Amino acid sequence: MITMGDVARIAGVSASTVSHVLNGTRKVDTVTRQRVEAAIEETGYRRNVVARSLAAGRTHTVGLSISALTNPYFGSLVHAVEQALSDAGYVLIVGDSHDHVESEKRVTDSLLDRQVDGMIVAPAAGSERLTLPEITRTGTPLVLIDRGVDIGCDQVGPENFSSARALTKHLLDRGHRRIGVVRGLAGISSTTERFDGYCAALTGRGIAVEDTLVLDGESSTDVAEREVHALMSGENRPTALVSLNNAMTIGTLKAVRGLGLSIPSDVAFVCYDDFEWADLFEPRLTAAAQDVETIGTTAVELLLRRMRGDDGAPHQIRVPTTFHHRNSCGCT
Amino acid sequence: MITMGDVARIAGVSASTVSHVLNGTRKVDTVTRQRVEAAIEETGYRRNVVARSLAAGRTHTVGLSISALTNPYFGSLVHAVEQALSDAGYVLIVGDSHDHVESEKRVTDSLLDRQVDGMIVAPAAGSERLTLPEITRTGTPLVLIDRGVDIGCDQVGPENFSSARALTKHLLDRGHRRIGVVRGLAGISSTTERFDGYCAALTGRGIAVEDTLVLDGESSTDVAEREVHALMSGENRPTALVSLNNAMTIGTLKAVRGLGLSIPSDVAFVCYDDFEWADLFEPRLTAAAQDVETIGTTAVELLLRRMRGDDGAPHQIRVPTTFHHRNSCGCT
DNA sequence: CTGAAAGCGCTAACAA
DNA sequence: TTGTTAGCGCTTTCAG
Repeated sequence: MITMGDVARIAGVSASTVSHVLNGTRKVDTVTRQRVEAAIEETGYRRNVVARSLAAGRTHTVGLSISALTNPYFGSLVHAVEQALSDAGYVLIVGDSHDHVESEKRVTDSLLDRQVDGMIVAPAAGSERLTLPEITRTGTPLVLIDRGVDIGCDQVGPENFSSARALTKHLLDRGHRRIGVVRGLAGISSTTERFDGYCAALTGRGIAVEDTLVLDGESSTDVAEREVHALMSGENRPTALVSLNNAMTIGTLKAVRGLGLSIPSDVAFVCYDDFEWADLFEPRLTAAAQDVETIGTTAVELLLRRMRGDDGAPHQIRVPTTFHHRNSCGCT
Repeated sequence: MITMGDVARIAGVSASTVSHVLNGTRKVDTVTRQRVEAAIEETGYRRNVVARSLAAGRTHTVGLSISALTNPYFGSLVHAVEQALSDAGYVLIVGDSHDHVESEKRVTDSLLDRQVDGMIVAPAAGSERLTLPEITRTGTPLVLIDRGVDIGCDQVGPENFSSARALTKHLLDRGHRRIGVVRGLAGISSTTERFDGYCAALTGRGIAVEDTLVLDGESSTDVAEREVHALMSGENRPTALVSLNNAMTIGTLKAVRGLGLSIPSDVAFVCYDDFEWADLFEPRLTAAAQDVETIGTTAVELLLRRMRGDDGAPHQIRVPTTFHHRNSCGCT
């Protein structure tokens, strides 16, 4: 391996000068610089970022713990984050927590061990007692993404409550009174907030929330499919359904299709989360779409600010969703 | 920051002993070990992987350069790779090349600077003259993924030629003679091979490949949509279409829908690449599905082998696709 | 079974 | 404008 020392020797300067031309950290005479550059060119020297990180005390690296890389939603998130970071000269290390605290702990520990300069976490349920305290303890700048947690740190996520309420209201406006709901994974804020939005819409019209109409799809499309299947094949089924995240939507649609029911004539449907290819689904889904791009870039902005030393009060940012009015709700 | 020295002092041993209990690299008396473990516990010590990497000469890190993180196909690939690596004790650093060599060069340079122990690359067009040689020069183990390049190194990708041929044949078997094709990005092997498969099917039946029926969607669904729109709204349009990757499929379907045509009655359709939610599309697509999981894990296997020092002849692995016979082709 | 000591390749005072 | 030097925190011979 060619080191800075080699380059220095060939250029007839000190290692420190080579370092400075490489980093532009102090003025170097044009001639000397050219000699150094020539030597670099000649040897094909590459800086060793590991050594650099150790000496400088920062790695220019940011860790991201995400809960499900296979979910296209998170795919876009990773992309947005990666983009914003690389623009700022950082690289991204990703880990998948599979929405499981133990797994998340492994991921974040490994990230911490690698001396990441900052960390973005989409917390799993239970995160606040196992992994987040440890991150805070090390003093690593942290921003939470997607889901909130009751802890004093920067957070950015989608607007949940009023978006879910708006979806539900839309169904009410169309005359539906028995509206089923399919919730996502229990124990995370987005599930709770969206469900609260659903409840608020109902009670706002003087309709009680009926337990039998509340389904838990956990995080799995399969579970959602089973639950919806059961509900929709029973007596006295609802005339409309609202799904609270994209995985639940898939499960719901499969169940409905499996029963030979059609949307919206047999049952109206609206959902939280949009799909890139929503236009190709049949029926076209009325949905509240998250602005994943903005969520990702905002998270990075907040993080960079902290990494630069800002220690003001934590920000909690909610990115609004967009209502896509298509026809699964029964409107034409 | 608490260092190994601190732990050593508290435990009343040398740093070297602490290192050995941490890594299990030599026998340590039970009592001493316990003292060390107590000190670690007490101080909340975390190993510094950066220092460790510098001293040991390896980072336990693998780089992945991917062409489009937003494409769900690559999302699953990243997931499979991350999983396999983390099982083997490595962490993944991802970079997005946006299917552009210059961008790819930046990504891989940064990965190389960070001393990754190995690298997985989904090469962009032009990779073989700009970025791959540099990787090879540094001696970093490399495996190519998704697309092949004419260079002597490990590669793993989907089967392209005969899968595309089979799709096209299926259309021919149903009596179609004028079959349009929508190609992906020019200059990458998967595009070429799949197109060759299409041609082989036609010429195998004595049908000439007609230029006007060959569309280039580049990498963009928008371009694909425009091209298909033009073709299908012209005179003498084909009776069937084959799309050669998922982005092209989206574009094609949008164009067809936009024209008010229906599949398969107005035009039959088959595609390379499946969608996770293919069942919810209307019509349900007849497709050749890649086994992304296997591609990812195989790539990691090959890489780990190289990283362990194997320097046998390069492997070129083709993972077969699965033919999903649904009804966009016109079969019931 | 354990410790001392020499680096890994680089950065950043401090001097000159 | 440049060089010298002392680390960064760890691994790993080599002795004991």
